[in-house]
Amino acid sequence: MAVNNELFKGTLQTIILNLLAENERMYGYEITQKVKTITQGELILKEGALYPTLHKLEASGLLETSTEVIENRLRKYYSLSKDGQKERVNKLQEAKDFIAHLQLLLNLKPAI
Amino acid sequence: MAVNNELFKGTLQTIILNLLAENERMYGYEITQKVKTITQGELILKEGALYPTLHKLEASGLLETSTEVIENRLRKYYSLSKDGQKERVNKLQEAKDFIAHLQLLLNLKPAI
DNA sequence: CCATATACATAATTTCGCGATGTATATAGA
DNA sequence: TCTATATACATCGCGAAATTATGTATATGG
Repeated sequence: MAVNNELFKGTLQTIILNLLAENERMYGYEITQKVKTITQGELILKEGALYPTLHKLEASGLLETSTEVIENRLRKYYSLSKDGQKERVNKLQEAKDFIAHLQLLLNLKPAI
Repeated sequence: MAVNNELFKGTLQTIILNLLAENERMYGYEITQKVKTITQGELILKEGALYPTLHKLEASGLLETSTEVIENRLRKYYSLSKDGQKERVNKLQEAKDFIAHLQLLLNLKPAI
């Protein structure tokens, strides 16, 4: 997923769910561009990672889709389902805990 | 590696190199206990993850080993090589960048 | 006597993202 | 005109990483 970074494994679902919580509905290509913009080009979300993950989240009932044709091109819009909204909250908390633990283990924060 | 958390994938090498930077020399079992203590039991470092990673780091020349028999049990102590010390700095910076990007993507920090 | 702790190790399996590839339209530049 | 790039979707094979399970062995507490 990243330019030179294996670390994002496992965080992609969380990132997608969170972007969709903030943006109501987005299509795949838009998500890749959003990630690029937010990280100032540091992170490139690859299609080979994105689309399978979107399909998986949809199959799990966390995402809903609607397809439109815009300027002669297909767009598949994704948005959070009710379950997706709940799962987003869970995964966000997990990510917070993960960051906190990692900072502890790497001694990046002073002891409490 | 974790109790209920897929997120730590890719961070294990960084965690090990960093613990060894702080503790001079450690043996495998000691590392599992240290991780458990630091995270207050939240993170359980499994042997199936730890030992292959230690062997890999040693094979890459990042770790050096010395084996001792203590109380009739084998202990294999690991310490950072010169290359390991350098790589630890690199990986720590990568982890910092990773955390910063993740916080940006998850909107966990106010915009600058 | 047996579970748990200490201490190492490996094999099979699963999961996840990467890289490559494929289809298709629109546009900018040489 | 041709070609590269951007937009927009999708899938397959591969490799890396951790999990689960299993194995060996000693020491200790109940």
